[in-house]
Amino acid sequence: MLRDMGKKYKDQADIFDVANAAGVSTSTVSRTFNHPDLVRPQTRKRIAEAIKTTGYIRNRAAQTIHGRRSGTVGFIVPTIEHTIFAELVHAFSQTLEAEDYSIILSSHDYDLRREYHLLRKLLEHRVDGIALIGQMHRNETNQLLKIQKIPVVNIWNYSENSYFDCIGASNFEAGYVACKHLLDLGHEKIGLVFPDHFDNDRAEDRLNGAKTALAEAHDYGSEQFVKFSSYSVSRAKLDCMELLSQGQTSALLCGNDVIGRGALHAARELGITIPDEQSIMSIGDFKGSADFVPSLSTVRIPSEKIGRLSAEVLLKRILQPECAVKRQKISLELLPRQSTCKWQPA
Amino acid sequence: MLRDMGKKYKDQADIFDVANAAGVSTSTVSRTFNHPDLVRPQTRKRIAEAIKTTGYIRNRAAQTIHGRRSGTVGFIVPTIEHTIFAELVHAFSQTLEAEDYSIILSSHDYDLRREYHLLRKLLEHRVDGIALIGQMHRNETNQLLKIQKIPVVNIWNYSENSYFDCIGASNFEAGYVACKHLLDLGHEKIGLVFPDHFDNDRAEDRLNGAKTALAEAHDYGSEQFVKFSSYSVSRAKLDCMELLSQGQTSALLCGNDVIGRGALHAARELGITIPDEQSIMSIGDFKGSADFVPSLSTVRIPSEKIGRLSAEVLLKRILQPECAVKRQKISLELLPRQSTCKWQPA
DNA sequence: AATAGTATTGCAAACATTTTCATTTTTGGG
DNA sequence: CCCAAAAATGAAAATGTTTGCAATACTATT
Repeated sequence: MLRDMGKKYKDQADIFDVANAAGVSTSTVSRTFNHPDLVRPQTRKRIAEAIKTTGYIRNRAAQTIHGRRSGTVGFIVPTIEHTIFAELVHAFSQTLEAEDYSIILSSHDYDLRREYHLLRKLLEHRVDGIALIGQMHRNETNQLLKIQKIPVVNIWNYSENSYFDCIGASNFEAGYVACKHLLDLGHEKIGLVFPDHFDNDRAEDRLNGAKTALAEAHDYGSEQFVKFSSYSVSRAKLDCMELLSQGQTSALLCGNDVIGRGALHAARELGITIPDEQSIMSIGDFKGSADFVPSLSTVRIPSEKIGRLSAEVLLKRILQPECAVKRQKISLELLPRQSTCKWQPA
Repeated sequence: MLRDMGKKYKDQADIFDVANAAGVSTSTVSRTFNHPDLVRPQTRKRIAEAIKTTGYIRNRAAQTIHGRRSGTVGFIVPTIEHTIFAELVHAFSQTLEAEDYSIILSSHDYDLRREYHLLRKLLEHRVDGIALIGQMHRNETNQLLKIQKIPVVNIWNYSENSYFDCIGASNFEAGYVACKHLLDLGHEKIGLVFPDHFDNDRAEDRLNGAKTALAEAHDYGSEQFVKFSSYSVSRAKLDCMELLSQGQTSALLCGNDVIGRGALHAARELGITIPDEQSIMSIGDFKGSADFVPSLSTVRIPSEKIGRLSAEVLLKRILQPECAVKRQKISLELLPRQSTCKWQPA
């Protein structure tokens, strides 16, 4: 069937143009894309040429509207500015791009109200799946996700009774292990430097883990040494300098590697020798932390692995929405490096 | 008009459901979204309620198909894993998200063939605009962009005769200025450590700038001190250690701050005092470089500004495709910090 | 109260695809 | 060379919106 020619100048070739050029119907063109085995190889070739000459590019929107998958996945992270999620996002994207998905990435800057709005926008685009960081979300966010029955994966923070699929480590454990490491080395006065964000269950869990380890070791609370800092090396450095120069601690436990790096800089700035005068322990193991001199002791949270696995799980759920909830607890690795050592009181 | 009820169970409310619930036609519902002033406030309120009770979420795909904008913008970067583009992407996204756009982010890992394929996928999604890093792209990529007549902004590398809008700094100049700084300090034997990627005009320009400065200063070429490294602190550290331990140089010029940091680590590892024994100069000024001790001397390329401006320019072009090509050369800032100093031969 | 004008709403076509079902073409065995 | 079965193709309906145009409902004059 020839297409109605009474229309205005068209800039974008559509499936009709291809069909005309190849001398077939639109059905056949569509089929070459979606069920190539149902089309004679000869015809397929003619169509392929027609596609070339017309410069046709499929319209995902039209497919989506018909009920097909959109081929997009939404990923909402707290931030892309700092190193924290870079490796994770990278691994996640690579895995999904290999399957021809596109990622709509948005960040809410640790504001869970914005997270809700970003989610709504993603749903408007009819993404095939959603990836979120952490287990802590607003009620309306969770409501919306449940009602929509859209594939969701909760990344980063493991929880054994999560409603959605969930791939992550135990941040409580991470905090515990990191702190235990310092305690095992004989440190007693440990300064805790943690991010000050409220909408952040990861940091909270880590801090609780650390406090638990402390409580197990000593009777007295160690609240007096907790300092809140932020996701910026500069701020962290300043905050650590303040804490270090008070001289009350023999070790610093940092909520993440950004803060850990700030602490290393701070010590250097103050002329404090690491680890002899002060140990510095961190959580995360971002790329590059091992290269500092002294290298940063930390608890490794394998973000690439988490990113890859999350993508795979999300993919599976997209293809098979009804299967049982998948949860995977990714194990941590204590990495004692040069920035920590036994505490020997002078 | 009531909708045909003979249909299967629907999971997603559509505009018909809203229209039914509010007792109006779909046109009116659509209009409350797109031209609210054409709808009686009273009706608008009824519709708003209907939207709530039905849990309706607009379908962007259907809008897109009709000819409306998709509300998405494609951003193709070489990498998101390393710090290089994090600040840029962040600023770009924030600016566009504020205007209710969603960003489809993809990375090609310095493989321009992949860039082409990613671009095609973005076009399938009918993004309203495209942002690309650098001026160097495959022919087919440029062809496709021109034919599609889609708004494009070229980010990062300024070029005075770019075909598309273009916001960036001169990387040649950056290399020149950085190298000149070392020369002005009296350094003669300068080791150049640059990324080894081929598909990367930014790095190439920087290296050429540096070489030009060298050529102006001395007759002899300084090729013998060029070392190629990569976008990873670890690799860069090792490469710099190799170069430094040869002891032929009095200063290192690093192609970017990632390498610069690697160099600082390398020197520390080898017990080489910075800047007394060796100066280290870099290009980029990523967040955190100023916090190192000694702080990293570098040439600032204001990535946040570039990201914001690019987004704004792209936005303008989306709204007004026919306006003249916009180009803006972002100026650099030489930031001499602690890692460089005058060279005094022993 | 009638009228003109304006504000509001509805109808139906259009957008670019996919898919079901029907029809046509091809194939292979007698 | 014919016929049944299988393979390939096409026609048309369906997807969820937006919008031009037509119809209807108000409002403010006289």
